[in-house]
Parts: sequence; C-alpha cells; structure tokens
Amino acid sequence: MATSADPEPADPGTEGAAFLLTQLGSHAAARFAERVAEIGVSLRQAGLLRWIGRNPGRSQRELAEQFGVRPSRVVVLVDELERQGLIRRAPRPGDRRTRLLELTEHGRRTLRSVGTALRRHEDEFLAALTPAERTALTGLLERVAAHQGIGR
Amino acid sequence: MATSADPEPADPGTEGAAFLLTQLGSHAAARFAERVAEIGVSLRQAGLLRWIGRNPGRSQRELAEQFGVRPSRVVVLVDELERQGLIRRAPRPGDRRTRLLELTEHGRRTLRSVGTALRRHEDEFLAALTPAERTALTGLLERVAAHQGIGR
DNA sequence: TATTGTTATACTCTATAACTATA
DNA sequence: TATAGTTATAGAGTATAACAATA
Repeated sequence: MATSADPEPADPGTEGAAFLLTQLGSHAAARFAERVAEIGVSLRQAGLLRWIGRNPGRSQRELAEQFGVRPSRVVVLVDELERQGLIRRAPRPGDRRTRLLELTEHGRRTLRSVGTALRRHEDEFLAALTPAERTALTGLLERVAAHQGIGR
Repeated sequence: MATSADPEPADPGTEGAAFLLTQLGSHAAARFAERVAEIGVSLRQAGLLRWIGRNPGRSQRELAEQFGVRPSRVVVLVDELERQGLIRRAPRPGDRRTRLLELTEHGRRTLRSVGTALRRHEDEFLAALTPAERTALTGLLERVAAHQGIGR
C-alpha cells in the first residue's frame, strides 16, 4: 500500500524472479494508484476502505494492528477519511474510549468504484497473459504468499 | 526501488493476480531491504550502486533520467554514496560542468555483497516453489514486464 | 542562451512521546 | 493502573525554484 503520491521508481535489474517481483509490484501499485486517484482516494485510502468495508465496527486499535501502523498514525488517516465523508466514527456502547469505524453511504459507493478500478487495472496490467496463464500466475503467487505468511 | 525506510504495509485483498503482485512485490522489497541493510546500504542505494557499476562514467543527469528523480535529488543521493566511500565523482575531460560517477573499490566490494544478498533473498522468498516453477514464474513475470515496458 | 550541478526553502509523511478520557 | 485515542514535536524524504559555473 503506497501513498497517494507516486511510488518509488523501480530499480533496474534482471537477477531473478524475486527482483522482478519487486519491480513489477512497484509498477502495479503505481498504476493502480493512478486509477484510484481518479476516484478521489489514495492507494492507502483504498486499502483502508476495503478493510473497513469487510470488517465494519472494528476499533482504530484493531486497524492499527492489521496495517502495522502506529495508533497515532491511524488518527490522521481516519481523520482524513472522515473529513472526506467516506467513513464514520461511532462510539462503542459500554466503552466510550473506543471509536468503531464504519463506511458511510458515500464510502460504500467509493468502495464499489475501487473494485471496478481494480478489475480494469487487472485486465490492463496482465494484458500480456492469456486467461490460463493468469490463473497459473495467480496460483504460483498464492503459494509464495502463503509461504511468506501473507495469506489472509 | 523503495527507500531505505520500510516499504508501505500491503493492502489486504484477494481480488486477483495484479493485486497479489503488488502485495508480494512490497513484501519482497521489504525483505531484500532488510538484507542489504546488514551490508550497510539502503534498497535505493543498492539500486544506484548496481546501475553505476553497470554504467560507469555516466553523469548525474543520466542517473536522474534513468531513475526518474530530480537532478537536485541526485545530488543528495550521490552525496551520501560518496560520503560512505562507495562511489567517486570524477570530472569529465573537456566539460567541467559534468561529474562522472564510478564505483570505488569499496563500492565494488559492496556491490558484490549485494549480489550475494540478492541470491539468498531469492532462495528464501521463493522457497515454496520448485526450480521448474521458479522458471515458469520468471517467464510469466518477464512477459508482463515486457508488455508494461519495464524490460531493460 | 542553454546545460550541469548545487543550494535553499517549504511541504508531506512518519515516528516518538506526552497527554486526555475513560475503564 | 491500564487502555483507546489524541495532540505536539521533531525528523526524514521530497519537490520546487533560485543560483553558480561552464559550455
């Protein structure tokens, strides 16, 4: 997940699949960031929206753990999403310390647009591969991800 | 190429290969950054060393174009490499405006260490795949990269 | 007048720690 | 005393533009 600004330029190199992966991942992120920017959100915000959409009613603390950012950082990120009217902070009944996060109607609409953008991004980025090859690639990447503990 | 700081946390999601690619690329960069940090350089510096090693005697202007960064930014990056004794700025005979970049002996040794780190990174990151599968993955990624104009 | 490199300034992103309000 | 969230401060990293030296 990158910021709304552009990701870092890729490093030249051809040593192997792991390096290629880093380069391609960087480029894929950059392209997808361009797409969601048209919707009005950054890549990071797209990720946050998605998580909140799938996990409504979680606390900021939980979001911080999930994304590996500091709680004080979450405040800034959530502030921005709230300012844009994409999410809402609701009090948790019985514990007024915590703030539960949920999408607004605008947030849900935006999230649907992000999904559409992702599908178009996928089609454009993997245009060089046939459907069968895309499936093969996905399978290989999923195994690598699982082995690295990235699976969800 | 990512910065020496950690790459961004990946965004949760499973939509397809393009998204997986972004996530895995980010993780691969993070792991490789950890490895080169032990050598004393950032991910970005590793990329710069490699380019300078392969293209000795190029100007800062050329480096800026290659990496897509501003010339004023190159000054800072090259300053740091020079301060660490990894590269040298030499005057170009006949044009005292330009500064030609070349590795020092320390820079060449460091670059070799980076190569070793990259091979170990590759082995660790793709441990889930057989050699044949790694070859298949590399082939698919290379085709995607070529189609995206990332080939070099 | 154009080009290479540099410096100066400001802005963004982030980390750290102090703080508040609740529990 | 511990926890969730917030605020304040400072540090990187970066972009922009002005600048000096040379062509």
